[in-house]
Amino acid sequence: MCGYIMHDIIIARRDLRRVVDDDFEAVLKGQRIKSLIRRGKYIIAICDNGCGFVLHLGMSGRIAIHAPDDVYTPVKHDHAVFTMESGHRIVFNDPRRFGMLYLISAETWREEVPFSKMGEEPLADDLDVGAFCRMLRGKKAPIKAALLDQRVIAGLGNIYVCEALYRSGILPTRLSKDIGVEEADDLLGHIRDVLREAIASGGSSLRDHKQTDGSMGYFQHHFDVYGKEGESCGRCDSICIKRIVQSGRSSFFCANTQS
DNA sequence: CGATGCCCCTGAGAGC
DNA sequence: TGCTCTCAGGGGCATC
Repeated sequence: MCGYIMHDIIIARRDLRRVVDDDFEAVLKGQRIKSLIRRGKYIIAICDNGCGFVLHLGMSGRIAIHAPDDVYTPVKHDHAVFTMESGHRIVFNDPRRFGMLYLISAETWREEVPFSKMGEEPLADDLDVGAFCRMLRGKKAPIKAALLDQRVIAGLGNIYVCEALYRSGILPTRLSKDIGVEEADDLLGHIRDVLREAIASGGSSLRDHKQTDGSMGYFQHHFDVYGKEGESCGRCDSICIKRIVQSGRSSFFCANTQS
């Protein structure tokens, strides 16, 4: 929605993961969105006058874009509605309210957490493999936890970490610091592949995720291990996929091909 | 400072 | 049908 002017903003619920600023609507109303930036799992909107806001979808959030001639009827958990001067409506819906919406300054947002500490973008053209290796070497946590840590590398979630580790043949329990340079290089390649494929498929619609036009993503049909406990992966004839819990989250892996 | 556990919240699905 | 239990794409905060 770059170039569009925010004509009206309605915040139906302010008690998201972080409380929506009291002056959120007042600051942004009438402003034109100059640029949209994605950094890790965050979307940053920057306005002409130097104000801006951050949006994070949490676990269950989604953004819907309605055409000007669409009849919009609010549904449960529609927490924020931006009506643009063009008549387009941008609706943020988030049942679990783990999402975030808050004001930032175009000048300083990069210097503030979480952005100041965030790792590199895995899909960046100038990605520094050496920096990734050093981050891994400096972590004594399991590789699974390291990859979920947004300070190590940006934007990976539970699904894509499981899938990338499977493709790399690395057990999620292996210690981050024990991952060799060659393995790290290979892992990074698989991380990039998984992300590119998932994006091309419109993401993974397990329950809440939908694209901005309301359509589903279909990368969930291409999972090798995620959510497949007790099944066999594409490389094994026998049942090989196990589930364990690491730092409170499920890890799925192939017991035969990952070590 | 780094690692870990817990918690925030709603809804879907399984099992009884 | 309805209750209870478990689990879910994330991240921040307290605690050690």
